[in-house]
Amino acid sequence: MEKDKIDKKEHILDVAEKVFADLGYDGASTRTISGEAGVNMAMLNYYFGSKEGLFLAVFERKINSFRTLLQNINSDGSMNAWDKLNKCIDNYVERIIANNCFQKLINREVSMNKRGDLTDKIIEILMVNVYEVKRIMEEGVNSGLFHTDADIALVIATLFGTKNYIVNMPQLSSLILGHDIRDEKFMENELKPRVKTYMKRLLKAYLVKEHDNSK
Amino acid sequence: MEKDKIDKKEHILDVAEKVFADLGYDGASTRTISGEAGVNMAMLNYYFGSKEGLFLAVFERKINSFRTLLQNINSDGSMNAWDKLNKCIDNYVERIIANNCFQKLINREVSMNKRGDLTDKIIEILMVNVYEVKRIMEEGVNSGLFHTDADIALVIATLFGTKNYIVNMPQLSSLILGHDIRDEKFMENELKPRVKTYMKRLLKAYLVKEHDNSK
DNA sequence: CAAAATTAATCAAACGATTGATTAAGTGTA
DNA sequence: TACACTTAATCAATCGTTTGATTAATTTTG
Repeated sequence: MEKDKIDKKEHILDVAEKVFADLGYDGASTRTISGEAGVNMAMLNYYFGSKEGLFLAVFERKINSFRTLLQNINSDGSMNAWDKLNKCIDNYVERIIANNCFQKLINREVSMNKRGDLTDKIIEILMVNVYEVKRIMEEGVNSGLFHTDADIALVIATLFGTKNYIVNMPQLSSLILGHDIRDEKFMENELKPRVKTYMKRLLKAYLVKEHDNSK
Repeated sequence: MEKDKIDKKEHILDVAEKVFADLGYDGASTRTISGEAGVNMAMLNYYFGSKEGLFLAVFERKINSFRTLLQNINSDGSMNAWDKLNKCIDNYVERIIANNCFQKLINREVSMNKRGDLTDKIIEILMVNVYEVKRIMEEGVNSGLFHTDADIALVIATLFGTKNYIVNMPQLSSLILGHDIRDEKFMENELKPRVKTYMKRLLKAYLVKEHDNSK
């Protein structure tokens, strides 16, 4: 049936996304993926042509869901730069820290030196998000809300880098935080609000010109 | 001769470090490493027991040099917590941003979920360094220099995460910064001092209780 | 000191296991 | 029948590792 066919492909992509994220491109064998998905190994090649084709299918499926996230925030004229940045932080913590296995996948493949064609595609898509955040901060500087000598480029590195650190190194950040961050309950009730509060305070202390420094 | 023997092992470690960094643990085959190093394949097992042993040898060689550095800073009684943190930042920027291929290697392997024994060892060694930084910041809080409600765990995530972001995603951070960060000259003359200044201002604004907020 | 015995270092070859991919023989549906 | 789907079996290639033999260096022995 047509619907089952689509569901099966989607299921394979779901599993492949997780296995690729856990084991990396080289570490994830086609047998592991097909086994985990409960399908015959040859199905991967039948549907996606090759292992690389499967990887690209996993990647491209995610593209659209990430693209519109920030653009909605940025086009809202009723908020100033700081409020927009706050909303960015909230959205990133909520959506990306929670569903992290794809982010790990991306970061790992980008950090490789020798996979050119694939890396370029990923970079291009990541830059869309980066550029939206950059626009917000430039707006903050131009409107006089943020310090003019603020290093916007490095603030971006901090914003995404802090998030990546927590997401990409869960064992390490679990030790630092004193809890297993893969515990759904802890992440939802404690980690998420904690990261939101922290990021806002950190960026506010550095970026915003006049703010209450007592608390 | 004794000296040649040591030099050969060091040479293998040098080559292995680069190959691992470029291709990842799974991507780097023992044949590639031994071929690149100009030694027989069996020498890797002879010297290091296994591929994993070689990887750990590469890893520990790098991490030990930085551990002693951190401990020296930490045990220096003539500096307060903020000065120590400044020295940490300087050293991190100087030593880790410069020699970055190893950092990429580490982050890529740690972000994998399913390689228990190897990952655990890496985590264990990394935690030693993290703990030293944590000690410094706790000292800052206890001495009344830092805000008591500062989220130390997440500051660590920011410190290491910002650095990792720049190092691990050079294509992306190059676009953000407007220069190719792999350009040795730009990195030495502009990026390094810029990151140092930024990290100090960022952490000072967030951590230190009373500071000149005008500049 | 010199011959013998021991150890360390190095090599080509091959090991069994696993990789991604393909084949040919089916299955069920329309 | 014709078609999309699914399977087990199999492919050559590559993986990390081990082997047995050979050479170089060191130590022991007479």
